[in-house]
Amino acid sequence: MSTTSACPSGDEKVMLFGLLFETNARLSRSLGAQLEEACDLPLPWFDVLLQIRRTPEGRLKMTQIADATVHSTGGTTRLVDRIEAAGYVERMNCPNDRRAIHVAITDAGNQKLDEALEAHLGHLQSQMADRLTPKERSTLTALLSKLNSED
Amino acid sequence: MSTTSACPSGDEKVMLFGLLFETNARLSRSLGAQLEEACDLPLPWFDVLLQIRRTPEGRLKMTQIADATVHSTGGTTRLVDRIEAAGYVERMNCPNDRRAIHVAITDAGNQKLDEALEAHLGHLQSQMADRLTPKERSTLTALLSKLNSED
DNA sequence: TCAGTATAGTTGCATATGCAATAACTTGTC
DNA sequence: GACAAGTTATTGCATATGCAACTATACTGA
Repeated sequence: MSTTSACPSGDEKVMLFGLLFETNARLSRSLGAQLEEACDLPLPWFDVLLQIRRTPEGRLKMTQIADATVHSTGGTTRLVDRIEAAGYVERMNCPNDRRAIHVAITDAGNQKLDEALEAHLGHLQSQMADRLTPKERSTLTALLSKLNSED
Repeated sequence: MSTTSACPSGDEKVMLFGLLFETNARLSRSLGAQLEEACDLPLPWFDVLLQIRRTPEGRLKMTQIADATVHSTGGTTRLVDRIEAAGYVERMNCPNDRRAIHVAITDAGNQKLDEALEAHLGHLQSQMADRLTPKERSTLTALLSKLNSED
């Protein structure tokens, strides 16, 4: 008993959360670096553009971006500042609510996102598809969805 | 066709990576905030202490910590600086290699880690165990392990 | 209509972190 | 044994981010 071990550092649930944390960190680093290398687009920017494109209207309010990308609202303000300065999105006033801002993707943003998606898909092939079968991927999706539900 | 959609923003693999990213972010935020609230221990500190305790010798070199916690070596230097300043670990010279540093957990560190593990386990119960069955958790562990393998 | 409360977004400030350069040391090769 | 190349940790610098305070606007009930 060289070290205190009253609490189970090897508990199955503790291990699982650690594995999730580590897997995400490694994958994000690797994919983020490749994306930046290939398209000069930081992963958080990619995330924002993707979230916006996925809406039917092609725009999202600041709060929705913050929630979708899991950032604070303050962080989102600065993040959108940078993406807007690069010309990939633009802020627009919301007619119904003068407090709110609509963030819309620009033509340049759409073009950059297409480029990034193409590169991203290539990277995902080697780092994900080569390691998990389609069936395994769909199982993983289902399990993560359960974990991801709101409080 | 309001927006360009040449590239599949809804591709199954893109969605899966996004889900992994988001799930990790939400869980880390939530568990990290609870841990900090309950024990005044930041999640990255917890991670470092846990990695050290899991070794048979109760110590780890800087490089090993950087790798295990998926930080840069520079980031690890500062992270360990802070944890050491709090008294939870200590740097020790490595007899075989004078470049290397052994980081060992202190008594205070062990005590804090026990406290944190207890709280962490409680939080994991509500945020993980209540959402996934033991069987689902073991499946998830297996799938994440596959994704987490080295390049 | 007005007061009180809730919500949306921004800003100041503190801090954590990565990258690249550097210093100290080790290892392998001749 | 000495030099080249590799490894280990630290530091300067730039940047991203969260928190809390703040402003502006919307809603709710009397």
